[in-house]
Amino acid sequence: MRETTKQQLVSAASRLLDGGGQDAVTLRAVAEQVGVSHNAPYRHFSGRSALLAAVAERDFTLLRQAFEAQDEAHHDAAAALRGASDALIAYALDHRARYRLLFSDPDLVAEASLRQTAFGAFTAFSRIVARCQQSRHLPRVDPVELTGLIYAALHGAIDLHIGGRASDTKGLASVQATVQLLFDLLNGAASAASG
Amino acid sequence: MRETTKQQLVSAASRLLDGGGQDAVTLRAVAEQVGVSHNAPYRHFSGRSALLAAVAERDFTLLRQAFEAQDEAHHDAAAALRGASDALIAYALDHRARYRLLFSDPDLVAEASLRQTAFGAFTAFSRIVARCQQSRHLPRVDPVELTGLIYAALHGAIDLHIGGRASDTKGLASVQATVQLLFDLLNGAASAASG
DNA sequence: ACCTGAACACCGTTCAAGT
DNA sequence: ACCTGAACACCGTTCAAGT
Repeated sequence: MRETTKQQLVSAASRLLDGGGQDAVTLRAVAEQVGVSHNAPYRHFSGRSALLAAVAERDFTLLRQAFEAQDEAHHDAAAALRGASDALIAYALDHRARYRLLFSDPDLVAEASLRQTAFGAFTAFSRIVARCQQSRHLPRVDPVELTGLIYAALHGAIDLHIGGRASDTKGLASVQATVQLLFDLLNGAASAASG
Repeated sequence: MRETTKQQLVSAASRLLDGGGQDAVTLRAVAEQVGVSHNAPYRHFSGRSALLAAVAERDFTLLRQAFEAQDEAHHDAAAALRGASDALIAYALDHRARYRLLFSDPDLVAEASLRQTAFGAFTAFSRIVARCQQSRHLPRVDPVELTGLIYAALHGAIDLHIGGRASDTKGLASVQATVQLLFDLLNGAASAASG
């Protein structure tokens, strides 16, 4: 089973993102990698941004699957939360430009379909957070708002690292350490409320 | 007192960032706004990225001053923390492309001088966090790490909003609400530890 | 249905030259 | 010291045309 030209274009764009960041993803370079003329991509995508949106949609699906796998793999809710966080962090650090495209790029055109796929990943993550609330590892505030807060903190720590703005001197030695501190403190808040 | 050509270039770049985002900041447009030829900027900056770095450095200084002003204005440490957070949020939402340039753009070339100016803003913020720990509004963990966590969470919430990735359905109705939830929960953790 | 080649308007950057 | 005009290599996108 071969990839269609369209799939090859998405794969080539992902590869170029990993290799040289956003600037390396020119339609000309993508086309060359696939072995078609520099404007053949227009037969499959309305333009550069639509191609990047396809990259994002594929990766959001992979992330949702990774979150669901962690949810199912761990009987302990706190372990599932750590696993899902670590999966996101690993994806981000291994594919910085792609992470940025999914979670930060303001020029990403978010059609309804892409938005829904992104929301699917969020929802998978939120199920794990809800489990942690039930097992009293996390405080019992509004579960969606709590997931939003954790998602935002995770994203912030990751984005500062990717952008080269994290350092020991800012108390941001590693994404894991920052996230662990958050979980510990939230755990403390949960104990306070229930104790 | 007139602005020098160099200052005018920085101001024009800031204006263009506010008006049309990163893509609108072409050296040609900047030069046109100042009324010089399209390559006159090279007499003042080594290139486009150096001009953007100058924009960032100016704004980091403004942010540091805003944080210091909040620190001095409030006798109540918690109020100072809210004030500093609100100042950062207001700056971000009013100048989205500029906020992104300072806190997220991976292509920003961070010379030692810019890095130090950015660190100055962080330090001003950290003093307020430390005051909150002394008044037991925040838990007494490592103060730099706690500032890093709050900084990261603030950045994450802001960046998701600017990038159009925040919504009610993700528990991210407003940056303020997310940050307030974080402060409330941290406050709960502080009470738990001291009570 | 899918692809190609030429062309257009734009960009950052460089260079030789002017005052 | 500061600025200009021409030029270069690149880009996204469009269009007429081919199979």
